[in-house]
Amino acid sequence: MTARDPNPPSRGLRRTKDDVVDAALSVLDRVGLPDLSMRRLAEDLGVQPSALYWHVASKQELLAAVSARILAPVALRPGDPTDLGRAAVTLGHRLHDRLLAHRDGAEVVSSSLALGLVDSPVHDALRTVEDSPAARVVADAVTHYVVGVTFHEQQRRSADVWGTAASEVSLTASSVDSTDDGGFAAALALIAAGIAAWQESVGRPLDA
Amino acid sequence: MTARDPNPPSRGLRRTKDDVVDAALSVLDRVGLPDLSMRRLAEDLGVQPSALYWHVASKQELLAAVSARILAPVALRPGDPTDLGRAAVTLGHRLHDRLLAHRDGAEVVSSSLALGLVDSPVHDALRTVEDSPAARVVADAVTHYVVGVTFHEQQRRSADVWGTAASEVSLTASSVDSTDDGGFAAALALIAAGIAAWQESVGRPLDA
DNA sequence: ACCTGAACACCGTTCAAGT
DNA sequence: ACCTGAACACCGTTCAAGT
Repeated sequence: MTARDPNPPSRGLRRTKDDVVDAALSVLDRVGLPDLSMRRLAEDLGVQPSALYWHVASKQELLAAVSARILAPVALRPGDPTDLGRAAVTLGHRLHDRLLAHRDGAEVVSSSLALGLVDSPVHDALRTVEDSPAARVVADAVTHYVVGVTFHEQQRRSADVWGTAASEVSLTASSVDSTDDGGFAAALALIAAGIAAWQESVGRPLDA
Repeated sequence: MTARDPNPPSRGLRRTKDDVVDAALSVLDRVGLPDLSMRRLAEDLGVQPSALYWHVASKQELLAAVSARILAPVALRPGDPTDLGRAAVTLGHRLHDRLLAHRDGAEVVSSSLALGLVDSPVHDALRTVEDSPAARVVADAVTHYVVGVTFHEQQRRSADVWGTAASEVSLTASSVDSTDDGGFAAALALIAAGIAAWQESVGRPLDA
């Protein structure tokens, strides 16, 4: 059901909640978060603004659904590393790519995450490799670092990069920005190094 | 009407930009970010909304000035650790404290930081202990982790306040969630451990 | 089940004009 | 230099009523 018809949902027909989320993501990519209003979205769907509130309880709930859609592909797949450190780094890069795949993606996800309306996919995925307090700490560190730095990154380049083509480029995103990413990869490596050092001294608190 | 703060800007007198920032911080603490509007702030200052735009170019610029005020005490002081790892942890805790010192502090700072309208005080302070690419990476990791986790923390806190408002138990809030901070200190320790491990292998990339 | 029409209670910002 | 008055172009959300 993720493979949706990218074409207009037929002017005169009824919409599903999924259609509304689709449209919201598409409006987001075209006009950005500051211009994504319920009224603009309704116009795009050929519907009155009030109609949206049949499908969704509030704008924030809608943005949470959009966030969930953005984050869905961030998971561990067969063949991925199975140790905590390298799994965390893999997920960090995957999260980064996904946030960059949509205009203002990091900002949308940041607030949904803070409001607790969506869960960190890094958290969920790392739990399957190791269900421990340490894994939760690592998941938090990776999630908040990646979301924070991507938010900052995305504001800086909001004007020029997002001129026209938007929603089709999820695959090229990682190669595009890998030129600028020395600091990003380094920070994930830093966290991975922390995990290794920590695991060598299990039980002893590293904070003095 | 409104009980005025320590320094009453005197009903009939002119205001300075500093007065406006003071008032904004005070309104923020009283009503929270969602209800901090230019109109609400103007009312508090006994002035028309349009008057604010003589002191400030936009609401975002004002929030950046508020952020700078919140972050001002986050710095290294005499007697603080002078090695990168322990200085970073010290600054992380100090940043955490400052964000928690004002209602919705993390959210205000998060967006000012992302918009590039204010600089991370961790970045500035760590530069004085070691001006290197590694120090910049560490500053970013600490800043984004602390801001992200505190944002999340602060939302949960206000949700809890709403939840327990009916039972009128107000004093327990701060003691309840200060017990929950093991993960926070642990994550800073993780980053510190990463720094130590990294420094033992300078030049060798830790990311594989 | 899904949507319209109309309203309510707001926003940030601009700008000529006042003092 | 600092502020008023009035407007402009918007918001999110609710709700009775229609189909």
